[in-house]
Amino acid sequence: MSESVANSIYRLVRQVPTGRVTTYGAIASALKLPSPRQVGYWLHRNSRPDTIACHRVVRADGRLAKNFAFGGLGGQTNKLLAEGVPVKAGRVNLIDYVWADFSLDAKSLKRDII
DNA sequence: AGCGTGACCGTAT
DNA sequence: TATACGGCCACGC
Repeated sequence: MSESVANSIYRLVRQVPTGRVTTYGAIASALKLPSPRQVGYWLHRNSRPDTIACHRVVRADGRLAKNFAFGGLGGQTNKLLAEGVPVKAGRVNLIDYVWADFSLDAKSLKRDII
């Protein structure tokens, strides 16, 4: 089912280090998904924001999710600020804070399995 | 099967 | 920097 797609997405999101962010597009391309929209869809339906740091995923230009499902735009902003990621005018500086060094090998898959 | 919707993206103005 | 527009594709109705 497409649940496996969701788990793949969550697995990658859990690799993003504290204090860094990644983008919907980076996740989509890492998983070879046809469209980044799918990433947003599954993060929105994520029922475990406590174990999956979905707030570390931002748009390609650094802007945050307009309709962040857990506390709205402000909720995502606060979570990032708490981790030391500056947020100005609803966006982060990708040049300094983006991270996309995902590992897809079997070893990390086993470690990060949900 | 068609259609509207969306935690998107790139380009143009 | 900010809208606008078109393309994108999975989902739900």
